[in-house]
Parts: sequence; C-alpha cells; structure tokens
Amino acid sequence: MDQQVTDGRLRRGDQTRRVVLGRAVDVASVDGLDGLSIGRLAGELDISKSGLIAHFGTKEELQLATIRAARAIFVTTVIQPALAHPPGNERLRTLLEGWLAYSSDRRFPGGCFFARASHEYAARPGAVRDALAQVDEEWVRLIAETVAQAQEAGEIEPSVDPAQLAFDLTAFLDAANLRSLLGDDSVYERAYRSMRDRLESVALS
Amino acid sequence: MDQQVTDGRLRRGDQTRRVVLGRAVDVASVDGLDGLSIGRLAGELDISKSGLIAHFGTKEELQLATIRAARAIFVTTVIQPALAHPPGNERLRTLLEGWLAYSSDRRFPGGCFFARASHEYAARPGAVRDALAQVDEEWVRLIAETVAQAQEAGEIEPSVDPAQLAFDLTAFLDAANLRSLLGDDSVYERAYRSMRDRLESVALS
DNA sequence: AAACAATACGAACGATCGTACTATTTGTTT
DNA sequence: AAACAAATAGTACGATCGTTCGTATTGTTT
Repeated sequence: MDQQVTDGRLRRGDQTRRVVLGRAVDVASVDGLDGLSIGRLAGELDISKSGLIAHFGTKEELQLATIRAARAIFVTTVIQPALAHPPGNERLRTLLEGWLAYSSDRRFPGGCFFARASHEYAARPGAVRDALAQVDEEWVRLIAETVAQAQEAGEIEPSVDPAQLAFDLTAFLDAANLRSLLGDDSVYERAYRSMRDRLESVALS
Repeated sequence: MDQQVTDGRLRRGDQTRRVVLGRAVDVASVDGLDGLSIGRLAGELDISKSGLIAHFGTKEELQLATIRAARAIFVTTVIQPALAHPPGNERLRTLLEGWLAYSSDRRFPGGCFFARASHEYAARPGAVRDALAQVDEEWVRLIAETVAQAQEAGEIEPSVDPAQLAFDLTAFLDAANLRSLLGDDSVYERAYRSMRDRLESVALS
C-alpha cells in the first residue's frame, strides 16, 4: 500500500509504527482496546510514552490504527489465501476453514481480535465502534458474496438466501472462537461439522 | 435465597447492595467489567467510594457479585418463564425466543451481559473468567438437555446430537445479539428464521 | 559545515484508579 | 441511657492514566 520510502528518518518511523502496532494487536486481542494503555505498551517495547504516542496523536487514533493493522493481518491470514481458489464452493470452504485455523492457531493470543474488540465497543458509539462494525460487515458480506458466486456456479441451491447462509456460517465461527477460549476443547470440531452439514444441506452438485 | 432480614442495619446494607448491583450490571453490559470503576459507580449513585466498596471488599469481588446479579436477572427473564412450559420442543422454543427478546429488548442496555463480559475475560485467567465460563456452560447445557427431553418426547430425531444442536442454536443467538448492536436491524429476524429452520430440519412430529 | 526535518526522550501535568484507615452516623441490644 | 454493631462517609495514599511541552538525537539537504 505504502510506496517504498528511501528517507531513513521516515523509514525509522515506519519501523517503529510497525513494531508498536504488532504488539498492540496482540495486547488488544487479550485485554481489549481499552486495556491497550500507552504506558504499558511503551514499557513492554522499551520506548518512551511520548515517543510512542507521537506517532498516533491520541489514544483513539492508536486504537484505530490497531484495528487497521489487525484487519491487514486478517486479510493476509484468511482472505488472501482463499482468493487463490476459484470462486464458489471451494473458495467458500477455504475461507471458513481458514477462519477456524486463524482462531484455533491463535494468530492473535486472545483469539479473534475482532470478536474481542467488537463486543467491547458494540454498545459504545464513536469512531472505534464504527470502524469495527465496518470490518464485521465487510467480512459477512464477503461470505455472502462467495455464497452467491457458488450459486452462479450451480453448486448451491438458487433458492438459498446468501445473507441468511452467511449469517449461519459466521455464527458458527464466532461461537467456536469464544467457547474455545472459555475452555471447551471440542468446539472447533463442532463448528466444522455444523458448517459442513449446513453446506451439504444446500449443495447441488 | 436469603432469609428474611429483620435487622434494619442489615436491611439497609442489603438495599444498598441491591442498588449498586442493579446499576453495576447495566454499566458493565456497556463498558465491561473493567469499565465498572468504583469511583464512577459511587458518583452515579451519590454514595461514597469507601461506603460502596465496603460491601464487596475488592473490585474483583464486586465483579463476581455483578456476574451473580446478572445471572439472577437472566434466570428470571429467560429461564423461569420457559420452565412453566412442558419439557421438549415447546420449552425449547420458549427458551430461544425468550433469549432473543432478552437481547432485543435490551434487558441490559449493552445487549447480553454475558456476551459482553465473556469476550472481555475469555483470554484472561482468573476467578472472573471462571465464573463467566461456568454461566456460559450452564446455559448451553440447559439447551442441550432440553433438546434431549424433546427427543425423549419423540419430537426430535433421536439421531441428533443434543450438544451439536445446542451449539448451533446458541450460536445464532449470540450472532444476532452482536450484530444488532453493530447496527444490523434485520438480524433478529434472521436468527429466528435460522433457529426455526434448524429445528424443523430435525423435527419428528 | 550549516540549516533543516523527523524521530525519540524526559519530565511534568491533572485526573482517575483501587485500596486502606479513621471517624461518624444509624440502628439494635442490654 | 449505655454499650455495641453495622453501614456510611471522609481523607489520603501510591500507581497509572492520557496528554503536553521543551529538548536531544538521528538523518537529510543545501
């Protein structure tokens, strides 16, 4: 996204930003975007509070930057690999299985970053909530669109409402993520089975 | 649970506890069990910080008491009314529809208290997480047991795994709760439809 | 080498956090 | 009325919060 930077000063700043955000997403996935305190982050990274916040201005800007960083990781981990597969059922399954791996492999130590942060800010109006709501909506829409493509490919019954199926499938994923963190070890298998059964129930080919 | 208290001093204390916890569950449903600060709570209720915390000892004890208070509200709002119905499909539907109403009516201003709090503490070991995990497990188990009773009544196919069906159904509920808070107005209808379709797919009678 | 720009630091600000300690008030018991 | 018990209040503590300001460091440009 960013063009190659040759100025060593800007390069240094970008590197610091990267390190800070890399730590921020992990911290926030466990302790939330509120638990993401500037002093704590600076302490863990052995840099000064003032030097850290100078990159973002305010805490809210740091939170928004953290959301963008987490979104980029999610795209790289879950979405990009799936886009290598052809549209339709195969891509849909890759997306869903990729999500389960993203959660169960603990790409973020606190499980899905967005499940954690979205629940934290869902009932609190503001820029942070809006950003999280948009990411969530993008994700659900991607699943629905992929379902629609599978229909166009003749792999899923045309009578199925893509948004409805996407609601069900993403619900399974989120439930597995939460209950795994709460100590249920069987829940990823359950989610996989529910997902498979649900897809088989609407399969055509 | 508590026996009738005649001592006016203890009565006064119980009343204060009740007022504090009544406010605490609402605050925590929006701002989380961390956002539940003693100073804020005392300020909103016009009592002293020291007088408030004297009832609970520490903040963690206040959090645990808040979880117990929220659980009592949940039982009264969702579970008790359903227990008036006969075991089986009827009770199961009442539980699920009662939950959707509990969420959409905003019995807690931040939506489901436990969805909010569970995600907040899911990845943070301690007494608070354990208490939340237990409430969640109780709830899912109740749904699974009610499914099993519906099987015994010949209303649901005996081949169905009650825990698997309970996983699906509770997943729909939680997804509706979150996405409603994030601004999706159609999501309770979607959850209702998914729930109904899922139950019809395993119905016997 | 001098001027400039971006980054990073250190110190301090007022505010709020959870908690502890000491009165004071309110109600009961003798 | 006196002694006691429970609830409530007032004050202060050290720690941490987000933010601001002035200064030093690092790198580039002239």
